[in-house]
Amino acid sequence: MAKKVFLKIYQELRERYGKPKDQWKLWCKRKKTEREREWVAIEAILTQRTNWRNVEMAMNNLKKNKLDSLSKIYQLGSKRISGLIKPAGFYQQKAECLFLLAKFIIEEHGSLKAIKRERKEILREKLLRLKGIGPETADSILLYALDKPVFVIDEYTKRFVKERKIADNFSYSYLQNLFEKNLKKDFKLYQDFHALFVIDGKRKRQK
DNA sequence: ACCCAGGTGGCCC
DNA sequence: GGGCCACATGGG
Repeated sequence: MAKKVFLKIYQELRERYGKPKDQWKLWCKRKKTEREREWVAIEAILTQRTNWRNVEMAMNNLKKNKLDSLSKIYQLGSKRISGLIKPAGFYQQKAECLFLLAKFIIEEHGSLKAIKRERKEILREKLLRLKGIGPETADSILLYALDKPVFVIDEYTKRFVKERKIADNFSYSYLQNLFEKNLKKDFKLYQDFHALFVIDGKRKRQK
């Protein structure tokens, strides 16, 4: 599979949909504030196997109660946030996961800003050790909250790869490696590309 | 009353 | 390495 093919797919989706909009405006924003990076990390957990509408309801509950920061979540613990994030589903395990992430970041590094200096390979391994964070969530945090050039693989990406017969192996690590090998290591490209896969997949589903 | 949504972990073989 | 299941809510 030639490298050109991958860039071509990006350009095709980019032409069809333009710059990622709506929910992706924040995730694909170029220069995020510290607060916005924390929101993205929190949303990355809330969105697991859940409709975005439900994520927004849960996130708004956190914001209204001023519990939309890692330091607050760390301070107050999972029990105080689980009720607020109910709309996102799987709320007990997600509350625990949010607390574990906040605890990890604050105890080991102090802040998201500090963690950004770590190498992505080390960071990924540490994130994967947290209960509730698997490959897709870890990579979403690395790519969208920390601007690390890590390609995120999700259901929509797999479906796209199957439909277009881009590969015959659909395991996470194989596909991630395939995209990273055939694209420039550019977090901005990876952010928009993955967003467009989701936008494209959702549009197809509506029909 | 179904079916689905940016997954993950535990258990089994 | 993969197959199956629990985890939970809101919208079509």
